[in-house]
Amino acid sequence: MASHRPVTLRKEPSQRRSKDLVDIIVKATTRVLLKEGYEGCTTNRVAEVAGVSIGSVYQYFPNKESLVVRVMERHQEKLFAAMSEHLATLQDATLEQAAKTLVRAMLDAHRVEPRLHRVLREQVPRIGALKALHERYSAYEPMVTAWLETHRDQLGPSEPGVATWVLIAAVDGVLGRVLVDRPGWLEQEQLAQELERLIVAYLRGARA
Amino acid sequence: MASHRPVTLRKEPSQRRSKDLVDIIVKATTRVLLKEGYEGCTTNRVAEVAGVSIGSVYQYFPNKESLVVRVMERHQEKLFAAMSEHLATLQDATLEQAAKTLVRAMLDAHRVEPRLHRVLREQVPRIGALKALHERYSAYEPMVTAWLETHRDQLGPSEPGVATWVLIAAVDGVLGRVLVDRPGWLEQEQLAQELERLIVAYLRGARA
DNA sequence: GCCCGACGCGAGTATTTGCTCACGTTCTTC
DNA sequence: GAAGAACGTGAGCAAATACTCGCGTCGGGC
Repeated sequence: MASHRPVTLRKEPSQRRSKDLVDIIVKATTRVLLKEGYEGCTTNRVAEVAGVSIGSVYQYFPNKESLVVRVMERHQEKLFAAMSEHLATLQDATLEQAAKTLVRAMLDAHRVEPRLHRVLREQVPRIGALKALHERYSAYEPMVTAWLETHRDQLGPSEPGVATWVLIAAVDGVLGRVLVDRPGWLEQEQLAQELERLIVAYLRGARA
Repeated sequence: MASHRPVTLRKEPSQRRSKDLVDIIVKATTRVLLKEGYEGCTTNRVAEVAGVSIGSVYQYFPNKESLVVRVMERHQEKLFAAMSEHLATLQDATLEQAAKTLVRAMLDAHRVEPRLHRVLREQVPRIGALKALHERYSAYEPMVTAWLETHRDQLGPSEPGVATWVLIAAVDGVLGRVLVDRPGWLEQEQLAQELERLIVAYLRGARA
């Protein structure tokens, strides 16, 4: 969804050996984040887990934050890939289909690497370079708003912009809680149905 | 909602002077959390902001975690107080009234100290003694489930247990995002209405 | 095969952290 | 008003942290 410009790197690895090294370091960072959380994700520990020298880490990564940025970028690329497939079919969908599509998209995104997703969203602080990354999580919002705008006639009283926002925040909130409290539900069909009903009901609108 | 048994304290302050001291320290912790976030909330900094010696902090608090526990306990007491007023009237309510009540309750809770609420929920790690505190945030769930169970006939196909869970997670998710991205909306009537519609529509049920 | 830049190393540094402890001050009790 | 308990202090410690730098190794172009 965005081109690969690794502003995170201090120096571009040119030889094969060093490209592998960078990859190993990023994967080690992921593993440490998973096992020790963000607090326990220290640069020395990452080097240790990666089986490389701390000096090698700083050869390519300017600071600790850039390690996590890299992990988030990679994860988000996978998320967007998983979601794009679904969302491509959104525009011509009926309300029921659209709800189904959106739910499948968001569910699939949360299924890519649930535990990593949880750590990244829960623990990684929204400061500095990481803040912008966090905001990119809902980069697909405009696609939903676009759909709502072209199907305005079928909808209740909410404005498309607000409705998109509420909808995504609600579904995302549920999925976030599922990730934390009921990880098993991610694979349950019932959850998907419940969310679809939530969306359809809300969008069709009800007097309140 | 729970009695005051300060297991967090290393020693109970008996004189007036020391009771005040403990209070000053807790308030300073709150201020530091607000201004510097959880990462910046160091024990030395708390002591400095409180205008007391670091030794005095450790006279009563066994460790850093216990400081934050105290802040969370105090905040949650305020939350529960704010919510209880509303939720007391829940049992005999109609669907529309119940939705309104629930939304008002959760909105009021988020309005108590929005910035602190955000820091506590976003940044405070769910580990050790803090984990249990995090889980207490939705201690009011059973009241909602109870209402759903006695009004089952008016509801759609969802089971009360699941519906409660989805509902609260959804509303809470929206409010969480509001806190982060649109803090101004907390005071907007439109947000409340949107949430009420979300609840009513979902509970009444829709074919999907 | 030789050379020079790219690569990889890890002991070491400066800083920060949570926390202790020996000592001085204030309160309470009789 | 004396004595002992409760209180308050802050220099300083051990451990951890992010990060550097000088030095040895590799690898590809000539």
